[in-house]
Amino acid sequence: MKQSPKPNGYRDAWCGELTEDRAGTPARVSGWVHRRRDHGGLIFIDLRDRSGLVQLVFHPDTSGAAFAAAERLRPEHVVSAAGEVVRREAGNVNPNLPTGAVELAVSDMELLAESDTPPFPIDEDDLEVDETLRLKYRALDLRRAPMQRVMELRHRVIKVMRDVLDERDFLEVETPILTRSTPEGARDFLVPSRLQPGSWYALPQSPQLFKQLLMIGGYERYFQIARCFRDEDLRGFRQPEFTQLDLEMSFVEEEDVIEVMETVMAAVFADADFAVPPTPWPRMSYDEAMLRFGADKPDTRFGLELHDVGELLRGSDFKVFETVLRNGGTIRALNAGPRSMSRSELEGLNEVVQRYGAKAVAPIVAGDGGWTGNLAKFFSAEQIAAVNAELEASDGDLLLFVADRRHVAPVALGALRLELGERFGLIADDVHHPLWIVDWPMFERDPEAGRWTAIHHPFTAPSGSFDDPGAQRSRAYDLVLDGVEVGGGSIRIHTPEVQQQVFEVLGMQEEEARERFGFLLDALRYGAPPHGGIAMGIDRIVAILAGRDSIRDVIAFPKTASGGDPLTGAPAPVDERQLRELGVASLVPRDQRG
RNA sequence: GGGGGCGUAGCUCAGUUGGUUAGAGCGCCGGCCUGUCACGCCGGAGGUCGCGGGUUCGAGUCCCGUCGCUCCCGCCA
Repeated sequence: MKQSPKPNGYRDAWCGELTEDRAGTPARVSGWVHRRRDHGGLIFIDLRDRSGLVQLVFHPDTSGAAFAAAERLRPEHVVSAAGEVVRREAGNVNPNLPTGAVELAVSDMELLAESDTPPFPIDEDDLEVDETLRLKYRALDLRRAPMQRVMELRHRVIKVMRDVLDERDFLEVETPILTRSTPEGARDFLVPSRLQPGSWYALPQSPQLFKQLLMIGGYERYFQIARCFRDEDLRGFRQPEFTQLDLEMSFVEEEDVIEVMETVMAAVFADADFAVPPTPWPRMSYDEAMLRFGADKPDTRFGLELHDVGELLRGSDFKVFETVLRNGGTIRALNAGPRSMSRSELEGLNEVVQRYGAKAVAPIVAGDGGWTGNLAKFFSAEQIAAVNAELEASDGDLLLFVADRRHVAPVALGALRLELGERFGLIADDVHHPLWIVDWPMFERDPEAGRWTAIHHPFTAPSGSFDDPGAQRSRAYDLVLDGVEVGGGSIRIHTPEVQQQVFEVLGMQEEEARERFGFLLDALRYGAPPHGGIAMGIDRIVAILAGRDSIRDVIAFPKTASGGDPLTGAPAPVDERQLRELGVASLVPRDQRG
């Protein structure tokens, strides 16, 4: 706490600020009963507020009526207590408590509210309680110290972001929550319009188009702590509504945006005592990330890097590899080091790559004289030597191969690499790696629809010529932290001609583009500055800083994996009357309509 | 949409090849206790084994279905 509370009838001090220098002074504190230790003739109460704990002591002779009242105190009752802050005798000091050198000798106490027995303990920090129960009683869960520490951290992160950007002349501007559906990327959340029956608002997936309009509006530097909404399936690091630090700058290139964001994030990390290398942070092209790590968000905190050994192994007697190569596939390999694995462990590796559509992992043990394992006999001495050299294999190293289609093998082995890195304990938890991924492809082919889709989004500026969409690069950049995508942005298209070209590649007719994005194309015709920006996932950043593996732990009121909220019961059915007002057809199942 | 895991007391969990009255720790309630701080000691209450069906002489345990939670694939411009 930065300062003591303004004295009123409830308190004149925080629990946590009653330390030795307050000894001998009167104090009044308020809070929740954390624990009670009733010795019959002497009662101790640990009282808790957001600042921490302080021990209240009730003596039968000096506490008066408060002593009798204290006998009825139970965990989570709310009380206000006044008395003298007294220094504890030497043997009674609690070194584990910041306020452990003193206690409040209570002379007056008021019971402000009682509490039912809580459904789970509030005073145990490490106990893993069922998450649904925690969410159902979220107010109680938020009382627990670990949650309070996380929410304080989250506040600090956002505050540092605001301070740095304010210092750099960024202007915080709010953009609409009720906006227009632009069904390009994720599925939209839709809101029916009562005043215009049959028409719908959409909740924004991001403020993307609005911040571009702000640049055209001459605001130069914009940011927002923006809530974004995407109606897609949830994961540990994905919620249907989430919070981004969204920013945009005019008359800038990639370097400018990256430099600003490195300054912001370095300040965030420093504030949180989170050890990262000094800026500028390393950059890696998308192609290199896919080649070396089999991921567009590589975790570079450990090795086990991937190698393309397809050409080295071409022409072997191993039919599986040969078939893959002849069909235009590839073989990727990694050196797992001097480890031995049982047959069932190796089977387990298959399961990992099969999740990503690969057939299997081929294991080989490297040796000075050659390879051992079922597959060793299929390869020539030259091939063995070449692969050993490529993988820097020593005697006894376990080499793992995945041969498959070009879009499958790297990703599958990349996933296996993460699994092994974790299993082998190669990831130190005090080393952190921010990394920019740059030189992204502009488009990718949608295998089902057979058309091009934008990898970043269709407002990202392309670099180079437009001859071959498949080879087209974009001016996008992602920030990856410890293998998690924490942010992404790009230099945007700022001329209507280029924007129209991109829409064409995406198969959008001019008419359709006008219908959906006419307001942007119009604005681009009136002098749009070159501009670009980035958005950072605040929930993810806070989760990583707090060492949590779910962003539910850093959001005050999150949704479960099925998109529900056990606290409020949302989503929930609504009255037929409400639906009629909105001009929306009833979705109540017939058997429930009566 | 697909696959895996979990569901037993308020909480965290155990529960053997299907077998008699389903247990432990914590919490809760009552009693005792003047220096504890995870206070201690004594006693007590507390169970729709997620729900429904099936197999069986007998189901917490096996089978089917279903609900909830969770992780992964798809999806997430």
